[in-house]
Amino acid sequence: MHRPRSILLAPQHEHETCASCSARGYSVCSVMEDEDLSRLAAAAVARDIAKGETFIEEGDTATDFFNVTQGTVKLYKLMPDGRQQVTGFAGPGHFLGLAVSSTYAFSAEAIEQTRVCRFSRPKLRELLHDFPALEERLLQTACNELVAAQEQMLLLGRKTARERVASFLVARLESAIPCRSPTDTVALPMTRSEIADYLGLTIETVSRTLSKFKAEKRITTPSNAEVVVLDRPWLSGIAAGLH
Amino acid sequence: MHRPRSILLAPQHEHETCASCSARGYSVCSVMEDEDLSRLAAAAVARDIAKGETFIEEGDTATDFFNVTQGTVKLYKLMPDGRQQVTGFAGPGHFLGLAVSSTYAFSAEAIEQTRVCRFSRPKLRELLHDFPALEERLLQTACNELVAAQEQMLLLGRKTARERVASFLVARLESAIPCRSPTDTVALPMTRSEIADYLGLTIETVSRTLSKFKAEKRITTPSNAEVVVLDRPWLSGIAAGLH
DNA sequence: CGCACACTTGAACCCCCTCAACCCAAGTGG
DNA sequence: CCACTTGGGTTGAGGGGGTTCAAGTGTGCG
Repeated sequence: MHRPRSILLAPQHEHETCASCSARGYSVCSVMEDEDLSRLAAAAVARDIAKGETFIEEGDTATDFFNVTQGTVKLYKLMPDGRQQVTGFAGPGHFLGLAVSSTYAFSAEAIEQTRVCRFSRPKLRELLHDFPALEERLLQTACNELVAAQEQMLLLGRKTARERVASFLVARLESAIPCRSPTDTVALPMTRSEIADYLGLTIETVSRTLSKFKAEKRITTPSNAEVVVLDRPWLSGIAAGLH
Repeated sequence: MHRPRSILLAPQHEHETCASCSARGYSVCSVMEDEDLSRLAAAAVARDIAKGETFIEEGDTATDFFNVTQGTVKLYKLMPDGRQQVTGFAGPGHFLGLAVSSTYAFSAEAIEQTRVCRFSRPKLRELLHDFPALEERLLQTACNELVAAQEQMLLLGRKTARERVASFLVARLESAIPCRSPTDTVALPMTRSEIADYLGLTIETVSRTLSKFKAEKRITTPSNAEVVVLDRPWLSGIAAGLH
């Protein structure tokens, strides 16, 4: 009954039950009773997405909703001349497509090998109707994202480069799924360019700021994709604007 | 049965029925059937708020939800050193307090004489349970705000001062409640300082940019609180980033 | 009339961006 | 095995858009 865990490269047609989904627990699905999970599973279609692939394009008609179960996705908006604003990174459990409008308001690209659950709009509407708890949970999710968006507006509108990078690191520490013990290691699956586009800065400024923190012995960088926070309270202070 | 329309200075205890509410129609209340409005009215408490009064304080325990029926409210976040980011302006029909958390994530201040409907959290929860349509509408609202927030992130993270001010004017044109015919006049109930805090700029930059637009004959300013857009397509172009 | 407050305008400065060179690790292919 | 390429990251020098500081201009209201 149990299939191997190495499903990163599993073919798309392979069916994975919702009950054994690794993202269940910290996703909207958590409100569903076990006996109703089959309904959920029937409505969902698993899909693997290769690193670099854009599976939601801003402006396209919104036909589906997605739930990330593995990997990381960047959500972004583009300007005609190529300027890019990353509005968020979505990891396992994150629900995508929370727009009522008929077209997507943002694009989504997998920044590493990713697996998502796809729901068609009519199917999801049906589910929401049958399971009010699911709708309630979705409202909660939307509210939480709204709060995060407001925090990001403060960052983009009023914080210095130092404060932005510090905020980013601290937020990543806090949002890390507590696998086991609380850690001080931040995983950075995204490139410097994507971090910059998220923080409203340039690659160079992000790099320089991280170097500065490193020189000040507040962090270390074992690899480009990892940062170890040595002085978390100090970083939090910087993030909040207390020089 | 009909009371005079000049309720701006009406005492707080005066009861106004939901059926005659001027904000009904473009608020969440619009999904309620007429016969259920009494339930809504029973749960709501009208309250007048003076210009300059802060009636939601970030960090306070979130006891109530609000629905603006008249006037304008600015929503904002503060940093310890006084830096301020306005996350939005809420006019009639706008629902406030869409956070599930136990504390408010932002502050709210009336920037002109304002009237709101107040709902206690338990009362609203009760209503949401009894009227699924209300919950659905609230989810829609939250999604719309999320889309707006993403647009604002693009503005704050990637747009120039010119583009920000242009975006602001265009957005205000589009969001204007279509009283009668489409107009090219933008009402600005907020100060330059509040506009600046909304756009992530300073008072001076906002003022200079508006002066520039005026010198270029794209707008006129009959008063400090009014802007007439002379060349809307051009402004839209600037807002989108097409120099 | 005159104070207060919001707004405008000018000049100097600075933080971050731009441009450019360089580093480094991971392929790739002869 | 090594030369070459490619993509991401770092570091330096210079410039510019927006801020800061400061003074001046309305304008509503007692």
